[in-house]
Amino acid sequence: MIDLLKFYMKNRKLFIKNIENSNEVDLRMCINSKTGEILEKQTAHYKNLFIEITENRATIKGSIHKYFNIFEGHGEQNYNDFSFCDFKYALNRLQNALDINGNDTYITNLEFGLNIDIEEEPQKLIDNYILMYDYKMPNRNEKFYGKGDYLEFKTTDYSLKIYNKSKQHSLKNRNILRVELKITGARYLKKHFNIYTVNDLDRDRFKKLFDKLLEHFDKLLIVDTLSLKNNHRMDEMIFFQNGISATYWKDLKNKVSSKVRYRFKNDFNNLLNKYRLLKTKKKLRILLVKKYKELMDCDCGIFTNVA
DNA sequence: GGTATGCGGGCACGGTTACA
DNA sequence: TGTAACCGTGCCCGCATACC
Repeated sequence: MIDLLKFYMKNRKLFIKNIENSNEVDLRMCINSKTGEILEKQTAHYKNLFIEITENRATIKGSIHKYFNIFEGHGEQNYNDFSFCDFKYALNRLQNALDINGNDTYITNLEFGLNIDIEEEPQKLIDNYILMYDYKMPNRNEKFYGKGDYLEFKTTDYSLKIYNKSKQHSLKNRNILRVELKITGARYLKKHFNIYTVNDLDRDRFKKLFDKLLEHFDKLLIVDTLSLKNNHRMDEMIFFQNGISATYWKDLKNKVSSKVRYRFKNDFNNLLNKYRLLKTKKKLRILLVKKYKELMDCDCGIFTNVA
């Protein structure tokens, strides 16, 4: 679930002192290669996490999921299941290792996502049937030279990302689709989830994050087919072709009133329901809910500070 | 110095509803 | 299909701060 986490320490000096005394981290100075001047900036790698100390900030950034997998002996990957308790355990371990007081942190970036095993090839879905978010095309649609299938729908404070997790990790005989909400604005974390520090990442916040992920997922246009069969009415066939066209939606935005657009939207969705063209989307939604429940169904009472 | 990032206020816009 | 009104969302903009 929570994968990437980026946060800084409110008490920068204390954190530096703590990691300087730690056996876990080698803090490295940065030197200007031309002048030999020692810069204020210092960096360190701790497992897969990156620590950066600048003049005013001490920041930790990286995948907490991979961090967990490294010390559990599963390798540096994040395609397996990562339960709520695994997360709490990993965070607890990180805090102990680097002597981090949770209340002393401030989260600026967070990624919340789920990996679901699906029947079909994720590439087929991504390339053909996941068409739009909020009736807009993806901002990023990448292939990574054949090593991935990746869609990102970006807004100011967050992105909805959908990609082929099995291909990213070259997993044969697995069809893993990842659906992820990437939050890049701290104000979004505050406003929608009341998340400020790592101590806030409790069950209640996970539920809120998941609900928001579903809310954004619901705004995706995922259809089962790209054409209505010939036995359908001609007017409906044309209507359907318009509805799955991002250009058509863009035109609607520019040319007609919000009222007309609103009605088109309702009619289009009624058409999708009438011909049961949302089976794939419904299936994916069920899998997301199922996976979320599985990952939350754990008892982490042995840790302290766990909600 | 320039650029990137973070932040919050203000406001335009879109979604929605009621009514015509 | 149009008008009006309400409300929430998201985006722009200006400012501050961080970083290079």
